[in-house]
Amino acid sequence: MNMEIKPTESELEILQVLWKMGKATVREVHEELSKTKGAGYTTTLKLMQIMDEKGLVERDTTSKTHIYKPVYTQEKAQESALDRILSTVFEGSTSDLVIQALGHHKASKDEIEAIRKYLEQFGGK
Amino acid sequence: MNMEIKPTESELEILQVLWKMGKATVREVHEELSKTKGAGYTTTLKLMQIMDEKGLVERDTTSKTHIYKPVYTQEKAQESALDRILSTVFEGSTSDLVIQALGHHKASKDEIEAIRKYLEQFGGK
DNA sequence: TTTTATCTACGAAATAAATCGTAAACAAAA
DNA sequence: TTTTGTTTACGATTTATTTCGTAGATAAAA
Repeated sequence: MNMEIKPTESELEILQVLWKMGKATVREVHEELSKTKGAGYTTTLKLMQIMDEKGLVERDTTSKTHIYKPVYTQEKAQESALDRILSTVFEGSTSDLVIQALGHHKASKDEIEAIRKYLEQFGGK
Repeated sequence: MNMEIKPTESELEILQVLWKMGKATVREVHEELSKTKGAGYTTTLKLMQIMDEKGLVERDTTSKTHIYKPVYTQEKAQESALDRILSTVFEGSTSDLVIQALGHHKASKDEIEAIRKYLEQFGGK
């Protein structure tokens, strides 16, 4: 069975930073979030502590300043997110989702090519 | 600018019913939800009233039993949902999203064909 | 060593979401 | 007409999420 990953809005913002950096301290994450958001340092701290309890991140507590890293890969989170919207708004139709994605969010020529290439592996001409 | 549609979990469940039925009473929606969920009637009622306030649904109150219908189409909600996960977990890459979708949620032969067909309109060989 | 800065822990407040109970209006049935 | 059932309105409670203040520990600087 496929573990369900369901970070909240704020948790996702933190995960985005962690995925990008690989691992980071609360300070580093908070610094990054500050660029686009106005929450205080202890807010970020608390959220990351909760994320640890929930098992969304792990932390190395050997030194005073803890080092956090994501437990789930971005890919896993992508899969979960796709699963969710597939069942909530796309009635399970992957092709609807794909076509909708291509239609509204114009992919670049390169992206289209990448997808075309990808499709070849499924055979057919 | 693109109106942001962000129904909560429960609101989405209700919208799913309304999209399917076109329009419906609280009773009808609740009946449908009961098949998979254990919330009481007044809970559904309250939620739908809130959705009306938020502008997610409209209702005809001419007769005692109100008739609700969705304000946004399922397509709009799909677009919104895609936008959201695109920016939160896919770093804006439509092709990543598409490939991930095709990879994990195996589309049927027909679906693949539909997508391939769709891609043709973008030219290329 | 004393001060200053930085960190974690933790409780509590503020906000949002979901749930339900009760009352009042109304309509249909008896 | 009286009773019964269904509906809306609305307040209250519960639970989840986000936010922050304060205290205590530790490290770095003076």
